[in-house]
Amino acid sequence: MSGPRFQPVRTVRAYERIVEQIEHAVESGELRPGERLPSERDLMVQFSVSRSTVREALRVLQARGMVRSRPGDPHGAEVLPFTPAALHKSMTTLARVDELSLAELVQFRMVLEGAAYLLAARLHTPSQLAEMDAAIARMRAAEGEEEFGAADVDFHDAVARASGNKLIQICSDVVRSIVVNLIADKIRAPELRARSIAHHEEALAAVRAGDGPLAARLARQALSDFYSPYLPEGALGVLLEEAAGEEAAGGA
Amino acid sequence: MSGPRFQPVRTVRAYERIVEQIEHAVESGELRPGERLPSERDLMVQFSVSRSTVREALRVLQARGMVRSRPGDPHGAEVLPFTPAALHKSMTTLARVDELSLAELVQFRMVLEGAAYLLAARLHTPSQLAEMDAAIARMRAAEGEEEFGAADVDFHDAVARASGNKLIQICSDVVRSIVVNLIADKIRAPELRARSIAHHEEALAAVRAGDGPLAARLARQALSDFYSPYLPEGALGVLLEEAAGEEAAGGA
DNA sequence: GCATATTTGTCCGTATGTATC
DNA sequence: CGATACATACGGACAAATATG
Repeated sequence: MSGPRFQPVRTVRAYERIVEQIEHAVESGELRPGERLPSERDLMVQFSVSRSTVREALRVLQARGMVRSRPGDPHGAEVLPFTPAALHKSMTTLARVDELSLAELVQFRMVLEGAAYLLAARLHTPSQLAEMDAAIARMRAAEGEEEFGAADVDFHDAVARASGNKLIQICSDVVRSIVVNLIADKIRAPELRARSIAHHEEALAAVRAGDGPLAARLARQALSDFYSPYLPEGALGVLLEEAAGEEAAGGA
Repeated sequence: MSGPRFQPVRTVRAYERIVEQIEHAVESGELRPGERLPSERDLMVQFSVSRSTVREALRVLQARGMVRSRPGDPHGAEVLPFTPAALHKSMTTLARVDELSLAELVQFRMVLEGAAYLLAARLHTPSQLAEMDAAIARMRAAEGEEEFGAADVDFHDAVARASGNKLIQICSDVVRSIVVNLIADKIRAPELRARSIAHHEEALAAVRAGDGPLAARLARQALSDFYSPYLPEGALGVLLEEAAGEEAAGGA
């Protein structure tokens, strides 16, 4: 029947093998963030390739956010700590190619923030609660739109961190910034601030009381209220109703 | 007080400007997937840079999965349709650097699949239900581990597509493959198949009945049952309990 | 503060294997 | 099959930028 399944022989480029080796060194912890790579000339000797090939490999690694090289730096390229920049980049292009509608992004935010609140209500530490308090205070005291937005971001980041799940935290941050960038001009109306602050206080109270489901419901509702003017009719309704449905099912 | 806030002047590399221009052309739809870029020699004329610079730019674009170039291709580099490959790559490195624990990944799967089921129960089409039926049938008829796994993936992908949210679909796929790769050896025990099939049938019945909350609960429970042997005690409990808490709160 | 050496960024020319017509 | 054009890879070169003594 099926004989020995051979692997297709892909002709692997020289620069790719360099990328693989350096990438592996970083992922295995052999190269730690902050450490330096050898200079390009050293690398071309170690890999026995030309400098062009070394440079193409470095450009790929740089595009992935793993290293950074500056002209004239005698220490060689620097190994960077992981940042979700690459994740952010690929999600942004995914959204830009118009593969993603604003409704889908907001819906995803509702899912992520709901989960974050659910977890944060149970796992939060006192210092994280203090951070949320401080963020709300800064929202209240904010003068410019920028200041208000920054405090808002800090609040949500504190909640995401309190969830104890770095993936939720990173994805929430990425999706939020994408959504905000997409409709940055239209929103941030000062007349919405009071309502926004009130919402954050309610949600925080629910977190403090350990009522994750309530906090999640408030978050979904707030997102729906805020973004529905910019979305087609009923784009978010399903998630709201179904979340409510979860409760009804439990009551039965 | 605060004078005019100037932008820090970053010396932008030549290859970066090329990347920006081509990237913009793709994102704006000026260059569509399947179309070809000019040859490297044409590009070095159009941008008035050297060949090396053009190549470094192409390597970056290739790393982002936007183009593909083959030696000898007279048509030039091909513009690729968007694939979540870049997303997959960055999430994988995020997990590999051990920034992410297996518990966090599984937890994230619980969140995503729960949301997918919630939406799919309301938005599914008849053809998508048929796909899920077919996938379960193939799971039942599967002989090898590989076949079973492929059918399993197809089922979950059908659910994710039925959610109508491409971001949920893509992220679910990415996180699932990462988790599976992390513990590929240990699992897939044949004795678990019957139970797995039974679970899928239950979840599909819930979807067909339009009971999203039930389907979501089943999915979370199945993930917890399946992965808890490989996780520290109580790593997933919070999410299960809190999801149950959503119901209790609704009953009150 | 300054001069120097090193490194990166960029350019040019060339050779080689390959895909298409 | 042959001719052509292409990508891959090599090596040498110069200017700008940077760190070091």
